[in-house]
Amino acid sequence: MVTAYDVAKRAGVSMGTVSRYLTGNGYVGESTRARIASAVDELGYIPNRAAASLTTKNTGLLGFVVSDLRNPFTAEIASALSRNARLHGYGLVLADSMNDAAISVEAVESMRAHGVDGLIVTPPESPELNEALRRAAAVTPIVGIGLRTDPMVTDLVSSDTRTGARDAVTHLLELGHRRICFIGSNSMASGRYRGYEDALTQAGIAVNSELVVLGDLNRSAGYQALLQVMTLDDPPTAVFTANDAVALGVIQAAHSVHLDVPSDLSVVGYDDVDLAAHSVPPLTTVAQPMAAMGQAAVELLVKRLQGSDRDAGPEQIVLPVQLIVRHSTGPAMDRKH
Amino acid sequence: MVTAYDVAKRAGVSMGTVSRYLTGNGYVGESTRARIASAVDELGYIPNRAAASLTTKNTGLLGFVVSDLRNPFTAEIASALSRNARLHGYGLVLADSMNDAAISVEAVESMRAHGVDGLIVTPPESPELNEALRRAAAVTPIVGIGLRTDPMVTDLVSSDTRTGARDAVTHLLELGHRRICFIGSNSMASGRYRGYEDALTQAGIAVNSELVVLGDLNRSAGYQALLQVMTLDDPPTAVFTANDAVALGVIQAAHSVHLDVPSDLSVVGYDDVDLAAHSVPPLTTVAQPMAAMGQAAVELLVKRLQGSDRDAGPEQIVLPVQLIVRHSTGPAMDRKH
DNA sequence: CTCCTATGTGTAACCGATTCCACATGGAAC
DNA sequence: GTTCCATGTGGAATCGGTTACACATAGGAG
Repeated sequence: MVTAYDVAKRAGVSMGTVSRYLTGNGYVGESTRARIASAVDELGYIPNRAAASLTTKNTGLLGFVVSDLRNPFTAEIASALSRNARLHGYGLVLADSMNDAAISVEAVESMRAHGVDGLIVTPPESPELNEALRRAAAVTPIVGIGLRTDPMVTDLVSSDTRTGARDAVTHLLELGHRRICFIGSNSMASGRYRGYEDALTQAGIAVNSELVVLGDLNRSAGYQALLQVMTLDDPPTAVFTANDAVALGVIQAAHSVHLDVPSDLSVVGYDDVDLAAHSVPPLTTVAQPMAAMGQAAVELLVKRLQGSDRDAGPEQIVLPVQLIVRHSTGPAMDRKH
Repeated sequence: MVTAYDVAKRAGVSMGTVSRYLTGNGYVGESTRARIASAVDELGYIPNRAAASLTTKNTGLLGFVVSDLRNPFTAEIASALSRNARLHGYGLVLADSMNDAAISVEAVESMRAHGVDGLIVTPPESPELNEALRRAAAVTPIVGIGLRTDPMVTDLVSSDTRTGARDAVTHLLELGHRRICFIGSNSMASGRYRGYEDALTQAGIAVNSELVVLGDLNRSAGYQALLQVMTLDDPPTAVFTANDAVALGVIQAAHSVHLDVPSDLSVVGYDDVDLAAHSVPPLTTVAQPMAAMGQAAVELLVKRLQGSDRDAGPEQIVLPVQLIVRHSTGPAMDRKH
């Protein structure tokens, strides 16, 4: 293992000088600089950041606790984080919590032990995790991505879900749909539900609770939900779902009862997962700016770490989403015949 | 920042004792142990691993340089790595090279600086990267996943591609297909091509070079390739592709010329990406054991780090793959009418 | 009743860097 | 010709742990 001492000896200078050369703090003469430089690459010296962190108090690592890496959505964010961390000279420590609160807590603690300079989190919210984050926040800035974190820890990056949902439903309204079903998660407080409400209200349509189905957000939940609403006397002509998995389940269910999408039923998803573009028919959905979110998270963190505003108040960045119209939506058909 | 010294003071013992308590090396009396334990959690003490690494020479971090995290295949491996690293008490440092050799090299160097105890890599092979890995290998064990690395650095985890390909083609043969097309990457040395060859040879069929199309491995390449082979006098009745993207392109092309899959043409992919299960028709494909590969990689690394066989020769683990029969394959039709 | 070993604890050196302080030099300012 | 400041360098303390070593104490073997 080559150390700064070896470099110093070879260059015929003191360790102090080598360190000044490496960090760029303090003066180093021209010729000395050259001698150190050649010593460094003759020896293949790589500075030990752990040792450096002892005095500088920063490791050059950012931590990322992610809810589920197998979700393409989070994988894309992770990719963007890795890229942007690198661009700012940071490494990325990653932990996949697999939607388990206990693992998230363990991960946050582990990252603290490793001395990450900042933390980025997207995991499921839970009291224990919030507690762990609060403790961590005392020593390190934390950026949440897409969390609704009530006791907001530090900064927050999210996308404008509510507007995205509103746009999606407005798109359906513009196609002439009036009976529009919402299939979503349990929280009526979610941006997706609120956007649905907004659009209907704006169009002067009252929310019909028969057409709102809340539950899990997966394929089979979507499948079940659609079959259920189709038994109504006056079934919906369009469905807006809280995510693409649900939407795909809806389409599958529609086919199973011989409804054509989009001529009999229009469907809009949310997230624009990879699958969405390749489903049959290709899914109209709302895309979140994942790369931009990853970038914003890193930049927020770096600003706190290097900028003067270490103690500025919590910041929230809300990025715009984009409605992507494919072929799962079409004009409302007239059912009155 | 709470240090071991604070804990020692509070528990009324020396730092040496605290350290022995934390590491479990050496004797600590029963009552002392208890006093330290309560001091630790009253103060919320978290040991600084960077400091510890200075003397112990290990950081408890594993590095993972990945070719492209947005690829579900690698995301799944990353997830498995994170999980298994955690189970063994390690953290995971991740870098997405985005298939860029220069970034890979930078990542390897960065990880060395951060003192990772072991390295796992899946990135594109390149001379510069191999050189960087060789340098890193001097201080840290390296496990490659799915690489064909000629100058093999340390250990290797891969899946039995050749057998998987053979099984896939054998499946087609058993359905009665005789003219089977292979669409793959440029390397005829690839396991996928060799497995194709194996199966045909075993069935006593000579490889027909007209039916072998080499090129890029993406959707549009598959699309083009199929249109090309269908212009032959005696076109194939089945296609085996080197990955699912190509297979989906093939199916799309088949539809575009009004061929039904599987009744007119059988198609087998490779990788079992998420999309494969949901294409129309659902794709018969070969699944790699990604979670198992991640697990094997970590275990290989941990064995070298903690086991006695630090300097054992390079090890190769080849995991079995699985043919997943869905609905894109069916009996060969008789074209002789 | 010694002697030895197992158990338990404190002291201090050390890991690999950073940084403060002291000390040198040289030219510019007066 | 001093004084001063900018430039350049070495030495030593320091960060937060780990561990080798020295030193106790106690119980069991002889």
